[in-house]
Amino acid sequence: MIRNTRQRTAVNAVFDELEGFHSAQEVHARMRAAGDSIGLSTVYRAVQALVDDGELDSIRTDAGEAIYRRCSARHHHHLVCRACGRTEEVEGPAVERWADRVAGEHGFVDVTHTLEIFGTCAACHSAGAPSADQPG
Amino acid sequence: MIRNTRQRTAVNAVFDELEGFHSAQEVHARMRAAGDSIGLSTVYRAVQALVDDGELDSIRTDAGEAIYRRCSARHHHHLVCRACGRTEEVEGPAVERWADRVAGEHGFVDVTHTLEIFGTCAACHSAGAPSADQPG
DNA sequence: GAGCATGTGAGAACTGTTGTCGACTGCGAG
DNA sequence: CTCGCAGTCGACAACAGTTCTCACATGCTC
Repeated sequence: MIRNTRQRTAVNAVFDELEGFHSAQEVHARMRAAGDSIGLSTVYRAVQALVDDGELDSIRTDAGEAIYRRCSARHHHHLVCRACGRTEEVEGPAVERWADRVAGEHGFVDVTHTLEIFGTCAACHSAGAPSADQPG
Repeated sequence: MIRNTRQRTAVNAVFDELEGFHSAQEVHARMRAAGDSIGLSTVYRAVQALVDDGELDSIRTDAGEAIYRRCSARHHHHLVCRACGRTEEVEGPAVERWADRVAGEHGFVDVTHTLEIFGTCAACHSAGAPSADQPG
């Protein structure tokens, strides 16, 4: 049975206030800073439960860290600023169709896909950080 | 200066024999098993150097492990069977354009993207493993 | 309220990866 | 070929993120 504990509720609530992606560690730190007593293990467990429930979306950063976000139910992708971490949701029905079609052509079924776009947002770009050119 | 060492050559050679994605640890284990004396750090360094050179492509598994594959130079994406791990390279110029356009519309510059398609390949599907449907 | 399965949390353990540093060696110069 | 040296190696430690452990606490059912 799944219980409705204070901690679980609290973690859920954190994502109501937060926009963009945040790591479990960050959520933990934030809660502790806010005076909420909670263990790191519990945050991990809560977050994973929420992902299982479909309440959160998770992706992995390039550094291998898992980050989470409350997501709207419909399928979409993310446009992430690699400087400030700002996230925008984007939709691309054409991409969905393309992915399904390509997978189908190769005989694949049960198809899902992940698509994340990384870039430097206008604010960060004009803030003057010239980034190395990214190949490919 | 970049030197042409036995180890570096050996790591490179491993990817000639291997298809699909493989982790640094796996490459290391494989080389040791084959009687090749090489350190794990060296494998990591070699693999990263190869990625920098554009000789290998790297993505991250859901478990956060980095896996590598010899890739053709041009930009493409992967269609991965989640049952047997078989990988196909696919290209989608339209997707590239879409990603660039969407990013541009949001004021992002210096745009890169990652796109992986996961599914069950025909062979694995007919082998009868009915998988749970994956919500978007 | 009683009973108990489930959740909690501090810390240890584990995993993949990167850093350290003395020894080694490929490669160009002579 | 030998020399010199800077890039490289590799065993190991360090690190970060995540998961496991286990005694204790607590939500839920009756």
